[in-house]
Amino acid sequence: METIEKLTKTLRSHGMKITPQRLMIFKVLENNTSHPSAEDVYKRVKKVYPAVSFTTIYKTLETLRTLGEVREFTIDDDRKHYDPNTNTHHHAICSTCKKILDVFEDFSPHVKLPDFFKKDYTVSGFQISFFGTCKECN
Amino acid sequence: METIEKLTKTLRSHGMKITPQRLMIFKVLENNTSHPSAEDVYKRVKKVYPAVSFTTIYKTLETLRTLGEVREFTIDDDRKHYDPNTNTHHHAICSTCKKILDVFEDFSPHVKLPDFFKKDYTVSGFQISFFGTCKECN
DNA sequence: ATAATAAATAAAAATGATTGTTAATTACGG
DNA sequence: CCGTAATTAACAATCATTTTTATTTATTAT
Repeated sequence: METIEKLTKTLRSHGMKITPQRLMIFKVLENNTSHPSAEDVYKRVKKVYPAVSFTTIYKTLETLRTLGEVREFTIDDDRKHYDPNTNTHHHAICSTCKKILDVFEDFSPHVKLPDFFKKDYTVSGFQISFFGTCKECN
Repeated sequence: METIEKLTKTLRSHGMKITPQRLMIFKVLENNTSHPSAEDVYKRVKKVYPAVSFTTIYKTLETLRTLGEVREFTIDDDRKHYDPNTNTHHHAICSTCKKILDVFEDFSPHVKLPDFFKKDYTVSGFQISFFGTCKECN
């Protein structure tokens, strides 16, 4: 995810409008490492724009995803999570409180599919989920 | 997941009844490497027991999960998938057809969190999702 | 600036997966 | 067999998300 100036240019270059809602949703996500759900984002935006609708949150998150500004993912949960960090990284999920921590270690030199897989599958990337318990829940 | 005889004993030891529906759902899952959703299981069971209800499928899958007979997971999808193989293994997901392949390589010697994580998190296991394209979709 | 207009928004309804409720049915110990 | 508690099927409810529609707003050209 880039700066808000960069986002503004990206939106414009796609013929999209610069709206206060979009900017605020972007700001909520910017440098956010809490992996919020759509509802989490909604609550944060609502504090500043009480009239904002859930529809706008969903639509904007989808827009940002399409523009490559956020990554959407699910981890054994019934809702989607959004991560402004679109660089390759991994997650550690606390089985108790469901908090998601970022893991920036580069495992790519050690994580490769066996050769016989090459005829069946082309790998574009991989994602590791570490399950366990966080400090607070221990 | 064990044999049907083993399941029978497990159910009995938990004071649970041996019903045709439970046995059929188990059979559908047994040695099944297609990672079916609840709906997939429902369709398969319905062929033999046309009167079976979705409720029973969901309840039974939950029961089997509680008994440790199946593993439930989600991968960037809006439905849960069920895997009778509860041993540690990983998945390769085709971005096009969403088919999930099993990856039995043991990455545990090479996938460890950095030491500074030890004070923040206790790892109980990890799961790798390989994203890419399968043979048929290539 | 201002009006035209295409895009975005809010509100409301719809959808799809899953869960809860209830009354009827069934497995199984006595 | 019978009684009873567990399980089932049918149905309603819920929750996250998507779609629809009418209104509002950001932008572009006047």
